[in-house]
Amino acid sequence: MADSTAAPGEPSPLRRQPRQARSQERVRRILAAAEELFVAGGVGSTTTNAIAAKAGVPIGSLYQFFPDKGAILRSLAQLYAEQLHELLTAFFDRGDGRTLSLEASITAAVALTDRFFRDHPGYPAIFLDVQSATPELLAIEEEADVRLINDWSGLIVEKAAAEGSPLSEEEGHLIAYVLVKTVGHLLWLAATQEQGRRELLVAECGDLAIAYLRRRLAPGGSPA
Amino acid sequence: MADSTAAPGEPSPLRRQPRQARSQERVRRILAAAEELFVAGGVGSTTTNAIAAKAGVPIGSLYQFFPDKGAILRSLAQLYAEQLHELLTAFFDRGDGRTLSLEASITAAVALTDRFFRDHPGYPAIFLDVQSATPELLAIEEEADVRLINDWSGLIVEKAAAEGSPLSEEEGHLIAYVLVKTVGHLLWLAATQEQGRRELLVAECGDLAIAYLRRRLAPGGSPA
Amino acid sequence: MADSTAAPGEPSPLRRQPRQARSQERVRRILAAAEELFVAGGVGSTTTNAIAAKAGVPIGSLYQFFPDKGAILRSLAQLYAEQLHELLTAFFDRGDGRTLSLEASITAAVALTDRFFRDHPGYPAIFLDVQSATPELLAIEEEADVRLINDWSGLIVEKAAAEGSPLSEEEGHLIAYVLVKTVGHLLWLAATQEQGRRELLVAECGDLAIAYLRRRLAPGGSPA
Amino acid sequence: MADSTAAPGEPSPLRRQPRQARSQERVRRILAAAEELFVAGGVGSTTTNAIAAKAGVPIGSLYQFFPDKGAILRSLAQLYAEQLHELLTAFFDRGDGRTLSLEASITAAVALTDRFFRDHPGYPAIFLDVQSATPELLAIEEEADVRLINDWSGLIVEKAAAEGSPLSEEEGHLIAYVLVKTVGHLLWLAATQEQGRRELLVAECGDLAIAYLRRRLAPGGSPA
DNA sequence: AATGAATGAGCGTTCATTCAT
DNA sequence: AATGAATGAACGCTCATTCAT
Repeated sequence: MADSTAAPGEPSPLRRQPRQARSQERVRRILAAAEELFVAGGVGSTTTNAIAAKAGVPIGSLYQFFPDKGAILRSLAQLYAEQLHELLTAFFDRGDGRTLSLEASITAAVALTDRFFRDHPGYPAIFLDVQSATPELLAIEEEADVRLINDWSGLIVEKAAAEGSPLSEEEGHLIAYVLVKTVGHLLWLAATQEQGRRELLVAECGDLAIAYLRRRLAPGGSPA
Repeated sequence: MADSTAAPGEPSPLRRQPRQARSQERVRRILAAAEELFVAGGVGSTTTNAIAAKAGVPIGSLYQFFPDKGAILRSLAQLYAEQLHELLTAFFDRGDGRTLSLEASITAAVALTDRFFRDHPGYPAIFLDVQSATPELLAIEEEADVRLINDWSGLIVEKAAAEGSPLSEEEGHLIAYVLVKTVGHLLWLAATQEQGRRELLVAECGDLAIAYLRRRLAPGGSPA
Repeated sequence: MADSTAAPGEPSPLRRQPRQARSQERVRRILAAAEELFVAGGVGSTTTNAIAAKAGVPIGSLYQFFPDKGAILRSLAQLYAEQLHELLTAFFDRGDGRTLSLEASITAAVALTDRFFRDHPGYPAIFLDVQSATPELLAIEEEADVRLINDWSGLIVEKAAAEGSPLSEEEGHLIAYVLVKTVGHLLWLAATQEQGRRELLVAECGDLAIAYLRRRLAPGGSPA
Repeated sequence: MADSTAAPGEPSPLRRQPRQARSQERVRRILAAAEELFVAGGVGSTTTNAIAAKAGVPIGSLYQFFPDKGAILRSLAQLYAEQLHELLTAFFDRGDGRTLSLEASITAAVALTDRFFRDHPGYPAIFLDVQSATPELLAIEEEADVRLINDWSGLIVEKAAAEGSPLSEEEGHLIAYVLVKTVGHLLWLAATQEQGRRELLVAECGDLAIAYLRRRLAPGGSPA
């Protein structure tokens, strides 16, 4: 549904849309190199020359695709956001996803996100980094969150309705916001811990999400 | 109990203990300036000269108190950790704190933390920053967390026992870990939003914590 | 035999071998500027920015060739050492050099060294400088001395044998050590004086060397 | 004959003549500390604060005696020059010194100088340091040398006359210049080597001086 | 279009020297 | 006179970005 770098119509941080196969391959390699270096040493201490060198791409060429260092960050951010959105959408919209109980849905979504963090360690390295939080990056993060929250919100409202405890869209959004942020943070923390501890935290994370949701769906659970 | 820069006996990151009033004032101003700049632009892009300039202190004087840039960060970190710990300890140990219900206690602790974040926006800017995570800073963060988790853990275990649903110390710690991290992150997010939204999120945060705790205290709530 | 910057196979202190004509020219200019400033103001008080400015090269370019300030010093040192060695070797090994008397050989070697010092005032400024004696520079100096001493030692032992007063290799080395150091120092001093005085000192230097050698070659001249 | 810091009538680098016992003691300690640090780390990398700290004297007090860092160097230089001069004068003028043979005199003077270098490692560290060679220091060195050369020159001319090979004063000065510089440099080199090697070099140094002198005193030994 | 050598503003930090106390 | 905290110009060096080839 989305292309690999940005949704159509969105302003791309890329200077030039790589049309040729070699250029696309170069952009891919630059982003891969950047991710690795950002994760290893932080965004601040990763130099553009190091990224180019690791990608096997001349520094001059890097600047043909990316106007500045921040553009690489933003490109990665958009890519990640798109991918996680894809992953969750694919699950939520899948035929069997729709028939699962609320509990099972939440657990599955948590597991999916956990897996995504495992495969894309750059995601939290970028989004949870206060240092590199330029307004532009924050906008991308915001946008990514909006999509994620919409994904979760849709799921929640649907399940709630199915259970006879209908939620307003507003309430659904608030709850989804809290869950997306909470689950995201907890799973990121879990991702850096040893396997046993990690699994424990993933389970707790599911529990937390379910407990919160159940409380909010219960009669009189609304705070207002 | 703690003085304004470090608990007695702890290794201070300061080069020289400011004994005179003017020096103490300078250290305070340096830390305040650093906090502001760290919050505004991240740790990585804040220069020592900018900190000194904002503090109205010559750069040479800054280096009389702090051996290097990292020391300023570490000093802030220790200061914050100490203060939040103090705040919670004071509440948890207070006579009336012990008689509150679990729900009221959690709500109060959340409100206290929220207030702290409002007053000290540098706290999350430092502790939630992936970039500037030197081993030394991580150790301070770890230590701060341990204290915080102990604070919460003590509260939880006590309240659980009082309600006839005793928790093992291990379980108490795990729950406290999840709560400290979750509540911390959510309140930090809330802190940057407009007042109405913020209050909404603080309320949700309390709900989340209570729901999770209640679920874990319920018979059969243990995941093991 | 040696190229203008380093003998092949030796570890070069250069960061990047300048392959293009312009780059080689830049390195040359940097070294020339450094030599001039080292001679004028000492190594310690010569700044890298001053070297770059005098060489008409941006500071960044200087650091493309030399990893740090010391590398400039080491590069000069190796260059000088190589050049002086070449000069003496060329003389000692030349057909007519082998047929000269001991007196004539010494006189010629002294004259050669005197000329070298005139052309390269940086040589003594670097090698006779106690301050900038890093272990690495001392190693280069040591190596340069070893070559020089070998050069002289070979000459001395050969001439001594030809005259029927054979010297052990050990004795040859000791004598060469004394001569290399003495002649080097005296000629360096001479190099900074006015022409008439200078010629006087060069002559005395030859006398000194010859007198010492003759005494050591005489029967019963050995101190042991 | 000379006082401990400067000959009367000479401009002293000291800001204030220390009249009180405590002040004199302080100056002594500053110079001793400076010597130690200069020898250990070079003049350039020794800080005035370090000197004051090592001397146990407040930095402000140091600047009451010495107008700047160079003044400490100059003070040490004058002190050394004076002391070495004293040492040699005492020997040359002593009754028994006058009856020694030329060979024995030279050998004794070399031994005396060697001992002085051993006891005052700062002497060569300062005088043979190209780095710190300010015009002012060079003047002091020049002056010290003039005295030393006069000392040697007197000895040489006297012994030569006693042996029936009179030297002009000019010749005496030239020879003394060569000897002072040569012997000084060689003994300084010797001073940093292990004991056996050092004794060997001291002996060679004596040989060198005697050989040179004998050659110059021999009939037809004059280069003119 | 592609390259990578070239650029220089700006970084963290030092230390000779001063001057309020 | 004595002190040592205060000062800020200047250091060595980096790296995002450009532009001649």
